Amino acid sequence: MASLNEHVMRIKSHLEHAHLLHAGHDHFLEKLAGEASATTHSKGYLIFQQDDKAEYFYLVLSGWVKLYRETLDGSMAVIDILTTGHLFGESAIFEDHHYAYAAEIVEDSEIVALPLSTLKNEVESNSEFALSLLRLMSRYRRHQAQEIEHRTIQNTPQRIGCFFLRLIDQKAIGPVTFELPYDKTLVAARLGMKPETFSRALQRLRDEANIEITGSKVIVNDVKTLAEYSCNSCSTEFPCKDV
Amino acid sequence: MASLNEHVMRIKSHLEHAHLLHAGHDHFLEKLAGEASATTHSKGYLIFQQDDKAEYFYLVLSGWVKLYRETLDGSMAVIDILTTGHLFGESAIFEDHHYAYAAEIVEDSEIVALPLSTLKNEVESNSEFALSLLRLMSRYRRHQAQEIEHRTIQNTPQRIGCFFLRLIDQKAIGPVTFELPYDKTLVAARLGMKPETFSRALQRLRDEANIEITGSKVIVNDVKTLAEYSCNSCSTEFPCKDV
DNA sequence: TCCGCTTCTTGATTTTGATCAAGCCGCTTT
DNA sequence: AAAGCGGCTTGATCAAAATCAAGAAGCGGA
Repeated sequence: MASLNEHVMRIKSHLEHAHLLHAGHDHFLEKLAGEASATTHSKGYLIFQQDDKAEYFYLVLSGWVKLYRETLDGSMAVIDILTTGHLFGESAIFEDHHYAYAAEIVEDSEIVALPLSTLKNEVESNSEFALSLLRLMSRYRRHQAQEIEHRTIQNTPQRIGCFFLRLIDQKAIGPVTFELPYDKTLVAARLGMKPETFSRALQRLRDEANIEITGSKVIVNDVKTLAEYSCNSCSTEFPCKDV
Repeated sequence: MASLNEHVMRIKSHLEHAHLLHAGHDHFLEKLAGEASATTHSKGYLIFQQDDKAEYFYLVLSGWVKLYRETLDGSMAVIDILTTGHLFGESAIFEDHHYAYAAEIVEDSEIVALPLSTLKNEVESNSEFALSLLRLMSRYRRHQAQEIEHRTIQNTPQRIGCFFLRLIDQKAIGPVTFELPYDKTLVAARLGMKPETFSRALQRLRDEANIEITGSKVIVNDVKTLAEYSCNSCSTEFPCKDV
């Protein structure tokens, strides 16, 4: 049984990835770990559909997962794109146990499925944990409010610039180099624009905000220039606190 | 002292307007009512600014309140427009006691100010109440996700149609008449468009979805026609559950 | 009742992003 | 090496919404 125990311990250590779970009682974490199953999925795998009956919530250990909603006539709105340490599907406990969006793997990922029932128990019995979840939800809400603001006020190059700023150290001086975390097409969707528009907006950003792009490598020559370009049309003063 | 008591009782009955507060202990409601002050404000009054230090949260008894964020260069994003029974400013208890948006009266209103500290106490000591707040936040989140979807996927007439459908009985058969709750300019802002665009989109809606508009009076001649027009580009099947 | 203000509409024009279509680059597969 | 494919770019065109400008309509106050 040593190996089983070992397995549980490994999962438990993985659960440490999630901020939220820190507030849980130890026996809760152990129970979760015991019921958890980690799986690797490859690009394109659909974890669940919108409106599916929900039994599990999920923790991303590695890779990237897309949350989205789809309409009758086939168009898609990307809600968010998550990676290591992020939870999703957890709010189904307040949504009559149905998912409010679909979740799809967009880069090969390792995902842990955890039973919602255990989570629900803990939320209802551990008030520290409930408070922790409240803080998390509050942060989600602020993010979404900001997202709405960006989509109404910022134009496409500004939105991309803002996206970049959130990927890097905002206090850096001098050039900063980084890699796009996933496909350009997907970044475009995440920012609510078409791939063609994204491509062209990237060119404008290169010309107007002193940035270089080669493939998926991006060089921000001056963070401040980029911030001025993007953040003037944003109500959150630079540097953004919530990255 | 009878009159003071009466005053407290009146306020307390007002607090019944808010769904959230139902879950509070009786002594909490009484404490709140004792500390509450109802005020009437006229159009244009600014209740608080974004980033102000937060000491109170608010309940709308009547009228309309606009929540919004503003950028350095002067543009504005409307977050939401609230009326009777709605709370705002309450999430400041999770935001380091600062407001994440500004609140302004847009139609003469009666507003109750309630101390955040009392709310915070109750959240931390009454787990039923915390759960209730969690459910509320969860609903907010779903609304916002839907808002993002609408702004990415729906065009302007569809967005207006969707807005109308949420003001009326969606199961009604035959013509439905109602009044716009506030200025057209404001409806436009709420839906993320300019007044001119709103005006023109309204014309298109008249032509294409069998609607009549005179001043602020709207007649939806056939709910089903309007729903088909608007909801095909929406992932939430008609009728929308969350109005 | 008339004035003055705000709200709303209408028209002309410009800007932005979407759409349609083609081609390219880098990579895998055979 | 050739073929095939997905991801990305580029060009041309189109559609949607913003902008600029001018009036019209409604309303409150003197």
